[in-house]
Amino acid sequence: MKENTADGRTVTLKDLASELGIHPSTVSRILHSGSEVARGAASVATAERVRELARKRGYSPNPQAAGLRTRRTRLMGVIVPRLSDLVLAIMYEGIEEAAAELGYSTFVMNSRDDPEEQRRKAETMLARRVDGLIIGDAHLDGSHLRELSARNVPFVLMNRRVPGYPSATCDDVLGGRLVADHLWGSGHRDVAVIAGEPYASTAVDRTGGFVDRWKALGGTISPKAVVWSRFDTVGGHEATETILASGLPRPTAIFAVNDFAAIGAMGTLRSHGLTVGRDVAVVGFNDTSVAAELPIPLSSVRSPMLDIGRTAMRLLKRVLDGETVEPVLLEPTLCIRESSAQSIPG
Amino acid sequence: MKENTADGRTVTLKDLASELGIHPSTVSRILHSGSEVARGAASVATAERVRELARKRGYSPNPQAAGLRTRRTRLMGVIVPRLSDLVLAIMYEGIEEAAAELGYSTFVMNSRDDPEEQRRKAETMLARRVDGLIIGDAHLDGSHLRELSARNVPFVLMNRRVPGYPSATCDDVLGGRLVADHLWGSGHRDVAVIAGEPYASTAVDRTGGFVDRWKALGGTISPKAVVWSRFDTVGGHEATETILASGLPRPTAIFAVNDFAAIGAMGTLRSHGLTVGRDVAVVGFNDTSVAAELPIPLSSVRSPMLDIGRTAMRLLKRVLDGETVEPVLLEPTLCIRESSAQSIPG
DNA sequence: ACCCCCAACCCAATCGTTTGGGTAGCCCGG
DNA sequence: CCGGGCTACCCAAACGATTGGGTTGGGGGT
Repeated sequence: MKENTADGRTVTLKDLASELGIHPSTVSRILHSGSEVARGAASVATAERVRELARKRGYSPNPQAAGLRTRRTRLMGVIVPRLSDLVLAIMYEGIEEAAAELGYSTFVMNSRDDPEEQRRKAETMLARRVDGLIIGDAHLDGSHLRELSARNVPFVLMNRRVPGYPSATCDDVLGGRLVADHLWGSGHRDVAVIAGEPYASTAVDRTGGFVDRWKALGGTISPKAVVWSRFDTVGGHEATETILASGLPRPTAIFAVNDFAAIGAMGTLRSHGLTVGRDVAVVGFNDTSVAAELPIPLSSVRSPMLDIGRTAMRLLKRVLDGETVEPVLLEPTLCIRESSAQSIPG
Repeated sequence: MKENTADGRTVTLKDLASELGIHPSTVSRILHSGSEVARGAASVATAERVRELARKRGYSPNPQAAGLRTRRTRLMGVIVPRLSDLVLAIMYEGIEEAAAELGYSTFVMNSRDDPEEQRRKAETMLARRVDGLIIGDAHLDGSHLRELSARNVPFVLMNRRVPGYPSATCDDVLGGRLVADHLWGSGHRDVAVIAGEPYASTAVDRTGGFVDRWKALGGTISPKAVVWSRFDTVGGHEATETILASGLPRPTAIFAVNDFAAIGAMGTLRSHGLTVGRDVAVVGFNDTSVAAELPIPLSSVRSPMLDIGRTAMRLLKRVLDGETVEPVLLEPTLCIRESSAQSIPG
């Protein structure tokens, strides 16, 4: 409840102070300092009178003024490829939750995964004097990150990691492994991977985890069966067409590193007259809410998206507090559904 | 590029001024005023020297300081039920785009459609001294909006409208009508509606537009065939079960006011052994990107989500400029796909 | 020669908080 | 009785930008 004084302005510390006949600095210490300082600043009785009046007048501190003085804004900037990507939207919900707990507010901006835009958006946020950045669209080459480091901008990565920088991500390598175990255990021997964008660690790690485990299990997989693609349904479409046209024996299972690519794949398979789950198994990644709701429910690696967001925010807070923080990997689990439930008769 | 002075602080107006031997106020007028004022403040030569040095030093104005003085932050608050709702995420992209053009930055917060949270989030944003609010989660009863009006908080509604307040929405009544025309024209006579949440204008208008047109066309529709529900897949599920268990003759078509509810409906129909598009037509709303990609592509009313976001932002700007603005309705179009393409033989 | 005006600046207060330093009075111990 | 140490405050200078008013010095008009 932001209230106004008689003349329509919002209530300030000075208003409270003069009404009580004490100095603004005393009011400030009472209202905005840790209990130790506040204790030393005024008597218990005065403190109570101040708090009471602040409540009554609906005092709300002016963050511009405080920020100007302290050079901190309690604002965090969040940059994501696009919020209309469900995965990032959910991570952002986690960020918002953790930010609220820590007394921060957050800005989000979409970079559409374009390096130019990434820079531009980061600059806009820094111009707004955010205390730190959560970067959800890091590219593996990391040139932008090097610049930010060099300028001492506090940041953490989210969702995608880049070696050498603090990050909160899903253990994507493990996720890929889980899928390899599952498909191998179900008797599949000819598989293909819709691998995603090669600049994203999510794509590289999931694919790498899968392929390495597959080989460790004794399987083989042709390089031509690993198709890099966009993360959306159209990318899944195109990649699946490529796979089917590759000249390799038709795979009995496809692992897509992203649910939307998986959905695209399912569409293409269907239009080729193949039944998902019977002719070809499909496994996605992230277990977004549609996965379970598809006419043929999609197997998917469930990644703890909310938790990744929360963790990213908390990590950033620790970075701001001057700690050196290590990358955090959160554990995924595999949800097996109709799209990959059948075993291949051995 | 925010640069630093030798001692590590960021560059200020005063730094520029003293380096050039002129007064900070002159620098301010040159860099941040309209050309008329700037013209009067300094010679063309000086102005050029100032701009040049600002560029060289990487001067970036401190928004806290400016905001403190001017009592404007060039920040807008955006409140949505949840950003993980694709529809709102896309509208937000529109907002962000328009905001950037107008020189504003935006905060988003999720209210989960909970009145308590709505108030809390609005207060948080006002405490941050946003210049205005874009409210994407308005409830038809509008008690919160009345409070905000009473406190002279500038705001506009987005996606959902409430009579008496400025808003940018899809013409949902028209959207409902389009579906009625389409289904009637395809020969359907027994229809049901998955109507959404009764507190949201989107639900009420789409349902109302459909039902009114249906009756105008000579059709009948039992009140029991209009089922209010949540907006997500689970809501669609449940509503469809209700419809099938209602005792009415099984509908040959179902209109869901939201794509996700429609997807839920498709799942339920399928598990009842019915084929969508042949036994039962289904039409959704919003034409989210999955609609076209489903195994049975979903007919849907395409609403101009990006444009709604952009429009909301521009409307809010006009409100801030003191104009009185009228609600804006943006026109939807119907995309007919396999889920409702077959006509009923007459 | 006088006045006025304009171009090109300068001045200083102000926005609301924070924070490193006072200081006045009181109590208590030696 | 004096000094020291509390307690409970006050003071004033920042932070960086904005803005309504000056103030010069020179040129132009008459």
